[in-house]
Amino acid sequence: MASTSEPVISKADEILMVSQKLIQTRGYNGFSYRDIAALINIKSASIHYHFPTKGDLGRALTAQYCDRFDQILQSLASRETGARARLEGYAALFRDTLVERKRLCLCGMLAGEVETVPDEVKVEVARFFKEQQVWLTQVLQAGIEAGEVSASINPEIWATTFLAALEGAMLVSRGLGNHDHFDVVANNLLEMVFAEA
Amino acid sequence: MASTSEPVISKADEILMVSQKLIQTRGYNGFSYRDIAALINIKSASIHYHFPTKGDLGRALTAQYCDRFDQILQSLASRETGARARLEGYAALFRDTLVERKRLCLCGMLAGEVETVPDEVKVEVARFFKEQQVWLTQVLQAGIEAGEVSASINPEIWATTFLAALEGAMLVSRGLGNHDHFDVVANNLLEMVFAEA
DNA sequence: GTCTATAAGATGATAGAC
DNA sequence: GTCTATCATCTTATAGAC
Repeated sequence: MASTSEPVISKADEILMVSQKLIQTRGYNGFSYRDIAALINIKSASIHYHFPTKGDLGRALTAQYCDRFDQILQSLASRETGARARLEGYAALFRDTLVERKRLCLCGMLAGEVETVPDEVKVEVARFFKEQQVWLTQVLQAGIEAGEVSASINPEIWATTFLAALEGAMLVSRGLGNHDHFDVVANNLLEMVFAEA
Repeated sequence: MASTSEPVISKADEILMVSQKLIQTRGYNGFSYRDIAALINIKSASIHYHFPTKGDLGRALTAQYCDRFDQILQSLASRETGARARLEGYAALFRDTLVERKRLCLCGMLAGEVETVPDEVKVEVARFFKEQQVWLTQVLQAGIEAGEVSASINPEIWATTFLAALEGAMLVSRGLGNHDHFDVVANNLLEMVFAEA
């Protein structure tokens, strides 16, 4: 059985892929099953076979996003051993989403719309932010112990600040239509964290 | 003519008021003319008399929001002469919106949805962020000249950072359902700006 | 100014054929 | 699994009576 050529990507995955893009650019209330259908050569009714309700789709998508982000952070932390490289890599993830892919953070967008989103989705959004907080805190703590990060900063407080500033920088950059804004914030934060104490 | 009792607030203003609340909590795509109608004892069709299209309503609302915010900042700057009091007052504006009124910044929300929003609204959103940037830069610059803000900070860069961090802190706090998050970020930023150089 | 009535289209979702 | 057909409902918006 040489090449029975399975599709590289399943229809369900295709749906998830374009839904993610749609939410990151238009928001949870800014797209419909018909928008998805128009992008992947399927009828909107067929999407209900894979994801019966929009809530199901949202939950699956957000959970997948969290899991994948977690994997990326794990791999980033094992690839880079220094706090500077880790935090620069972290900021670059957000920068890539904003500048290269012209999107917001999925959970940043959903956080704004949190009151209109099914409960299952809310839970995943909160999980995302908690995981970012934990990862950043660990990186900063390790950086302090290695003498790389100034010992005067509180890792938890700066993890919180770093995350908030990057999420906000994406938002403001988008509102201004100017992506330089993001780099200014990211670079300034990195400078603060690595300032000699 | 003792008391011909004009209504304290016009119907158009009432519409603007509840629309602002709806956008700040649910987003531009998360509410309808019927939602407004249900909140102010009017029929949805009547709203079109005051604001023919949703775009008209959005534009009027965002413009009013920008203007009012500008007035508040002007009054804050004339009431408080010190950079510390001014920036604390500024952060308190965002805190009040998030914690007391359970809302996001109107333009923060609209920035997320920017691709689904009429062009007239986009323009106002960009204006809002530019005005924040200008005000914060001036406050920081004056603070440096008064020797109150550490001379080592760049006013423009920190204005950008301050704004992004507060907007992001509102977003993340909301996603986490935990408002302490916001205070951590706001206090940390203030500490950085006023650290002895 | 506000109402009722209604249009024209979008939305999430289901039933049943293939 | 995907289709066509259809649904009930919601959406923005207009026309015309009061």
